[in-house]
Amino acid sequence: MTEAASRPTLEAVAARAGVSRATVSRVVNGGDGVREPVAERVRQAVAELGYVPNQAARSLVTRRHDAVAVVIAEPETRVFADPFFALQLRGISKELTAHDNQLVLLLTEGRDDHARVARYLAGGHVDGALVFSLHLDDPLPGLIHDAGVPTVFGGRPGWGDDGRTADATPSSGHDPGVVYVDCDNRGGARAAVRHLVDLGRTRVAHLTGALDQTSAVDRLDGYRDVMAEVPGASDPRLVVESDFTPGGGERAMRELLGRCPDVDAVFAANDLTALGALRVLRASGRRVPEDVAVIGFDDMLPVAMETDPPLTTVRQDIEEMGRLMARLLLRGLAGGRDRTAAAEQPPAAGGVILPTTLIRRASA
Amino acid sequence: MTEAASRPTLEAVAARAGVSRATVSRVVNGGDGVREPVAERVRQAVAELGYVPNQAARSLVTRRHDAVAVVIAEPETRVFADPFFALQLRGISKELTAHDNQLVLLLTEGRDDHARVARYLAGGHVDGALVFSLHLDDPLPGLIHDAGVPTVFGGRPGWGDDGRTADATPSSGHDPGVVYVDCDNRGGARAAVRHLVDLGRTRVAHLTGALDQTSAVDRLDGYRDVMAEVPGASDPRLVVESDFTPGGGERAMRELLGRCPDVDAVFAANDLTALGALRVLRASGRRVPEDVAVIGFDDMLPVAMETDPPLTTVRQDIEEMGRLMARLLLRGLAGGRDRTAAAEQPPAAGGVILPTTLIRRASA
DNA sequence: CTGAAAGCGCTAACAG
DNA sequence: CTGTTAGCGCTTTCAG
Repeated sequence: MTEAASRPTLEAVAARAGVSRATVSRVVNGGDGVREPVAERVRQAVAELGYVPNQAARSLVTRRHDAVAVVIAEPETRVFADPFFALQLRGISKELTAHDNQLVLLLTEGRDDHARVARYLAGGHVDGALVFSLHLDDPLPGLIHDAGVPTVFGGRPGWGDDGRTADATPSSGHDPGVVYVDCDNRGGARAAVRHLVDLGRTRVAHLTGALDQTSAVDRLDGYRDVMAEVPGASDPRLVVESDFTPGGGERAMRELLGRCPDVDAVFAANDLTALGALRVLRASGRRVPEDVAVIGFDDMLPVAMETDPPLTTVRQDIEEMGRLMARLLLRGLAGGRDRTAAAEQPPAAGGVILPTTLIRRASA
Repeated sequence: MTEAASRPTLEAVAARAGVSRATVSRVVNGGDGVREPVAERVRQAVAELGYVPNQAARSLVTRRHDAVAVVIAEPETRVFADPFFALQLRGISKELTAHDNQLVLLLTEGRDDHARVARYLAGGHVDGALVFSLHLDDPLPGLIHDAGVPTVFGGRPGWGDDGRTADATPSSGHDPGVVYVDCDNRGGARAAVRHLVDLGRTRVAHLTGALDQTSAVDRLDGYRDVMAEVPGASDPRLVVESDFTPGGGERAMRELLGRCPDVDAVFAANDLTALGALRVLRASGRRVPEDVAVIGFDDMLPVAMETDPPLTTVRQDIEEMGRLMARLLLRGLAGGRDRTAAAEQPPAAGGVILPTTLIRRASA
């Protein structure tokens, strides 16, 4: 019952099996080069004693931890307001678990926390980090880079975009070899807008996301790509800045209706924004999709399926993004194990863009 | 730049400051009993070398990790469908961070994972665990108990309720000294139903949550408490089993309307269920609250505020629950440090119930 | 194929 | 107050 007293050590197992510690260690770690009968005896002892290796001792010598940090930086309170991160976390967790790695969650609550996170990462507690860099001006990427921890970003990091830089610290030079996973925001947006155009809509508007996030910028770019192709379609008044929230969607839609009462299609930066827009549209007496067609982005089932009418939207596989991030990091880590002097180099370098699909429902 | 080569050790700092390792250790850990000038010199050296203590080495000797596991067991995919866990996590993270503890997230994906989690916990990687035990028949609580790790549960564990037991393994005897944090589900439900009764409603129905979770059972009990007090109010047909989801709410509401077309008030087990009910009610041509008053539970802002009409609901402070769980665990851990032979005893023993408040909006 | 020995970096008595 | 001395439990050469 309460044998929690003190867990058995390698020594104990060795004694019981009548072998040396080294042999037990070998068996426990894959058992290469140990004759079967001996190995069996060791396994026996391990089972009987309920031996579990002490990670601290192991890490001390191997300098590995089989642990990965997941950093979610979000000043705003609404971080988890949508299931987005939760889904990514699931994906990450699955992949990590499959490779016997632990997930250490680091939530940041504003600037002060950045130092803490940087210190933790620099402290070498984990083998690598998965970072969700949400805002263009976030200093975190720079700090993490300085910490020298192999990292994979979730979503294209914002710096280097247009001359913008996270900060001016000399040491935070952003190397080009950044690894990140993102979905094809621009392509998805293009598909959505093109669909709207193909529907014969001539006044296609866009309610943007928070433009300090690359996903919002990329979706806006995708919208512009298509609008530029259609003669006479572009009209700056058709673009209203919003913030990825339902409330923001309402405000933006109201604004849009004021500016362009003749709008006949709306591409919202995400489903939540579309939700808000839908409400305002309904309140204004417009029918969807007859009078105004609406398309969202993300395909968050609980939202998209439940709107009235059900939302046509651009689907991205969020859980898969998480899984992929973890896979890339782990792969890089495995590669780095062949300590090529400059060990711990980043995973693979480059971005991986996952495809998106247009899901047609009733709203467009 | 790339000084990631190999981090400086205590030894290095000691050499640089011209003192012994022990002294550096003292300064790094609070610096008691070190003369100021010396301490200053050490801090200097630490800063110059960018020294960060090696946790593995420290844990090896202190047998502490300053890390806590958060176990979220959820077979269903919809774990994160609602912001519930996310909020608790935030609360936990904040409290843990304030006490310099790390959060190791363990997500389980079905029965196979239980063994993994149990092994991890038993492996002594963390100082304690915060466990969300969602289902009455979950074997996890038993396994965790066996692992002998100080634990605080989120939500009242289901076993011991009514003779039900998690499993029959002899070693999984559920000690009564379980520590958990929950909100006053029963009291909150009572307040809601009483409010409905006070409004003059005579046919008050209840759409339950998933009854394999104690929160759902407790809310049902609260409903019954009040109904039993009102002569002639009880009617078994007024209770329809549902599952905490919008879809379930819809189904249940339809069922209810079929059974009791004269229903004039509905207490839904949570906001999501209420959301579904609202939709069916509207579709059936009933006005809310004129014809049927509706009350939810949770006060998930993104849901409750956005329904039509805005939802009257029972609020619980989810983030605070998380924070409290962490605080209780940490306190217990601190207490256990005075190794009273049977060290590592559970935190405080007993449940802490957080209050709920009825938030009146337009739906009732 | 197996054992002996040497630490990994740190803390914790115990001296001085 | 500060330094010395032992390990914590494990992996890993290096012999045998």
